[in-house]
Amino acid sequence: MSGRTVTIAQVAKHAGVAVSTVSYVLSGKRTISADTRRRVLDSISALGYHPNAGARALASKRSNVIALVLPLRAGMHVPVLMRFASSVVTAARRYDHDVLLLTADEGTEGILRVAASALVDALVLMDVELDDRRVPLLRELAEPSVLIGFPAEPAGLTCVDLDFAAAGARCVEHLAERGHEEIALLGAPSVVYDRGTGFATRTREGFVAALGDHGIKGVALPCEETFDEVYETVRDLLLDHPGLSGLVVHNEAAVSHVLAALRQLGRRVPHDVAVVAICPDDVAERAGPPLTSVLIPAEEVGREAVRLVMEKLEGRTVPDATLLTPLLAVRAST
Amino acid sequence: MSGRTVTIAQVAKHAGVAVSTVSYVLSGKRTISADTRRRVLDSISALGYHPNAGARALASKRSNVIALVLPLRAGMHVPVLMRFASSVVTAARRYDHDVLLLTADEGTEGILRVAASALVDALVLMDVELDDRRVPLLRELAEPSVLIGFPAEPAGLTCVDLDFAAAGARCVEHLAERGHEEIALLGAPSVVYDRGTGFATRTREGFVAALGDHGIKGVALPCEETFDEVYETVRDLLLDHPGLSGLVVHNEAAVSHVLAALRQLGRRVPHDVAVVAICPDDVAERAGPPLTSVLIPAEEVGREAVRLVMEKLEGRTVPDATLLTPLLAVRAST
DNA sequence: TGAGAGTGTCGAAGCGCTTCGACGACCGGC
DNA sequence: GCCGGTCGTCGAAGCGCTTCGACACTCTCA
Repeated sequence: MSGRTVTIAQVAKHAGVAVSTVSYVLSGKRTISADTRRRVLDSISALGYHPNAGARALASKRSNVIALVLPLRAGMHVPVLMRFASSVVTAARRYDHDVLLLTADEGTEGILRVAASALVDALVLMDVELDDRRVPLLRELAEPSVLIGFPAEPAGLTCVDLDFAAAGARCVEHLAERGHEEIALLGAPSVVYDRGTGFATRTREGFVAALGDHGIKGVALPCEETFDEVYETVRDLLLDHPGLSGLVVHNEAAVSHVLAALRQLGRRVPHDVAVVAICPDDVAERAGPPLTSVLIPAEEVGREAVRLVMEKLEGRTVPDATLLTPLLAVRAST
Repeated sequence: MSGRTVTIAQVAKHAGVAVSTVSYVLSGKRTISADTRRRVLDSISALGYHPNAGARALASKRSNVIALVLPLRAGMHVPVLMRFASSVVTAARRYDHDVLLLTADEGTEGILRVAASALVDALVLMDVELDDRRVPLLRELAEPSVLIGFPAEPAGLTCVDLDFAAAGARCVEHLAERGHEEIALLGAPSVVYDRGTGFATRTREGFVAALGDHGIKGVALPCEETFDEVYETVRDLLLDHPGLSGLVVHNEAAVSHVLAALRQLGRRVPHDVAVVAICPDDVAERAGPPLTSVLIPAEEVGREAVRLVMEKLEGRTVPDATLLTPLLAVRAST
């Protein structure tokens, strides 16, 4: 609408007020009479005014942009990431912020760049590793940040995540209640464990600990993502553990391969083998048969991360660690 | 590094030159002696200077940020999107630009906002529909834009995409060469066709046209994404077409279900039914058996979109349409 | 009724950068 | 030895916004 860029000065002239008055109408930082406010707002929409982001950032020292740092590496669950990303964008908009996307291949450099240049006010980082190179940098930074996931040494940081240990335990509990006495966990590809990614490790720990609590037997194995490898893993697992009747799968890409392998090996789900997955709801629902699953609450995690980082921007203190309770949805596979 | 924000004035003082000289060293818009340049660069790294993005944007009328508008709707191939996004970020960085992430649920509003506020210099839009509400807006906008995908009326726009018609045809050609005489296309869920999404429709058209060219029989069907629905579709298909010996699958989420369904129906791949997929390479490789596929060159499309939008930013004219040639990789499934 | 306490608005001073015009220094050509 | 042309550098004028202090009013209460 309208010709070229409209400035606040033009709005002020059109409304017959001072530039600062327009600014205060927009920010609400000083009281303005209802009458003046109306006139200003009318002029704004008449002229199609949009405040210049650069000028605003320069004068106010706030860009109203937050950085979202994504990984994009081998072994990541890409669709889950996407949901995080999308929920972060949606949540940020509710605080009148936009989201700048950074990929980790730019590494530490990129984070420093956008923070030091005041391109962003704050950062949200995803896929944090136990020993993450970015963590020391974050501690130095003036800009507030929130991590999705936990590094090995989270002191002085703000972290949010699903409680994966509880998720692993919850799966064991569910299978134990159903009377299974020997179960297995098929986890992430071994490269993910080697990298020390927290969520994979913590799920396994929760799983193992819960075995003892319920007095049942179980093993935890990494799980690659090609059909042939999954098939072999499942076949060997069933061979080595004839009494095994329950399976926990924490690997989104492998879920459908596991089910196909079981079918091919003549095991019916849930009759011969019960299966619980830890994955997004839609993957679980789409599987054949639909899987009992602990859902990964991507939307909630993203929203919470944004909420926390906004609180920090306002100068408020927030809890260091936020763990979201896993929810188990029972479907046809157990 | 260093205490608080370092400004160009401090760098200038430290190096013993004028502020404008520092600016010209950074931008290269005027010749600077080698000696002075060295001194300035030394000061910059000694002080840890990073130009303030807001000030730069205000003075130069360039934010060095481009918007990436993603869809995130039902029926989308999420992992493919992610690769586009990641390649766009990487490519943009090579032009010294960052990427602002917008989701389509903000709709036309968001595009107008970031463009009018000069938050971004240019836009890249993904998942364009045949009749896209955003298209008219783009035509009005002063900021250059590039679409990934084609709307029904692409005049006056710049569009990039894989040549899906050629991809569909290429699959037919491959199966015809292998001697198959009756084949089928399993496409996107019907909701995607109903929405008028270009790539699904164009693949089908290319497929159908190529059938005639090679004188073979074939049908094209939509394909839902739950295992049970896929199973039924495949079963009915084989029932209705006893002579059918080749399958083209253009639906990433359904690929593994199709293979599982065939196994369950006692059809061996490729012995009884040959399968070609149109999907990202890693999905094809990970399947059992690894699939002959037309790969979706996400990286290339993203890179090309960024290149085009940068050309437009420089004021150069670019071709309206860029279609990338599909490449078929032969694997174990045909 | 006049001091004090709000209200509502204005003007001006920056925020940190880019860019334009100006200007000295130095060059070669005649 | 003087003139025009480069080359390298400087100073200053903005870019469009926020924010601070000031100021004119209007209330309120002693």
